Amino acid sequence: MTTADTLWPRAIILMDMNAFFASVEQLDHPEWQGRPIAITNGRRGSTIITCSYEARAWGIKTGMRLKEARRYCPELIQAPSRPQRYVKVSTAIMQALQRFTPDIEIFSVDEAFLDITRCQLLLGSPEVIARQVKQTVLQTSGILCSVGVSGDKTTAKYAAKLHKPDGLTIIPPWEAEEALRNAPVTALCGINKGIGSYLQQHGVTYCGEMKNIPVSVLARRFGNPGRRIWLMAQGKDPEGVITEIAAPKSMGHGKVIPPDTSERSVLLTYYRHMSEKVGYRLRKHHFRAQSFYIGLRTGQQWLKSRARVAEPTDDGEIIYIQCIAFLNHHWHGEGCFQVQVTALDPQPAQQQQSLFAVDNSKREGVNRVMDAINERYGEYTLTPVRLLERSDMPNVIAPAWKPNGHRQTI
DNA sequence: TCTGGGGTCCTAGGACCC
DNA sequence: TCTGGGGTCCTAGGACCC
Repeated sequence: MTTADTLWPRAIILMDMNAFFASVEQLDHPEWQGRPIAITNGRRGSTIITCSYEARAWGIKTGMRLKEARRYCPELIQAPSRPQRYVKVSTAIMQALQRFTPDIEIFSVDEAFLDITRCQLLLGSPEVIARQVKQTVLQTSGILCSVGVSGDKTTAKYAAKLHKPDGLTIIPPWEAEEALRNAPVTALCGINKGIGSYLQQHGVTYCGEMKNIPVSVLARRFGNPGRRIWLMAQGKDPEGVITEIAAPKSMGHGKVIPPDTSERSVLLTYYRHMSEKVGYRLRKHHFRAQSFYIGLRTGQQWLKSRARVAEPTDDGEIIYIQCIAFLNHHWHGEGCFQVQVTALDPQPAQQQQSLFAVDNSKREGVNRVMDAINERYGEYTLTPVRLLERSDMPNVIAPAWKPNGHRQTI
């Protein structure tokens, strides 16, 4: 059998953009092409979010400190992230891919699964389609991608990683089990250190060894995901491409703050900032929440609580008041390292919320105007006084972002 | 190791209701 | 053969993804 003249029972493509953020920066700054660049969270970010292939050649990796990276590669270029720009490029790519099939799962800002099972007669073999996908991405964005093709999601994703950048790796479904046989189980998407070490204790290091243990063992320990993992290792991942965009379960923002911060006013400023960001995102997507998670990391552990407000809100001010109460009750002056504010179980906003709608309407109006002005002129054009002195705070970056979905985080 | 910031799913255990 | 209260909500914690 050849890949060219055989209809696959199921055909799935995984498209993965190469060093996506760094590639966009190199595209927009031609003088950076072929050079080692590192993306950081704003000009002052000290941790590398991602970096170009040229930088990786020097041993630079995601998560490394900029300072350390410069020791490996003194001419490393720092590029502050521009999330809106990445979103724009990503959206264009994802839209272009819809031309192949509506059965597309946007897995992250730079990855998508395409179920092309039903396209084979119309568009050609999986290989032909995969080449067109690569071509389309390049024409749409000017950026290269790697593509993996197989009969299931996990093998397709594994395949895409084999040849980077600009790779095209095809593993026909009937060859998947053999292709995975000598791959460590932790090379599969969904198996990390936790499950990996459990498997190792049971004598399973490579995918080919998975059959040595009964699926019931994994089912008992990990439930349904356990059953899936057992099949995944044999090139038989049953999960389909998920096309529906699920409603969000939470919307949150957090920030690592200067180490050992113990000044109340500084903590309040960060909480105000996070509260405003959460409120803004709720409003933007027409959600409200009644429960909020508020967290504060002190050394190793988190102080945390759940705050429930009288009725669903999308107002940063109300969220912030919960943060103040949280600090009063749970914080006793310890040095802090990180703050977190998350709206839980956001619900679609109704027209009239309650008897207090009249009171709320004034704040709603203020928020509406503030949002409009900030969208037009920039994030901190209008802002609570407490945030004025921090108007250099970078916008957060969020690779989990999904175009057209609720997981838009900026 | 932590570092940056955004999420999801699953399980276990307790409270509470019928 | 023996066992058996079931269902729902909430929270905490673990594991995973980009």
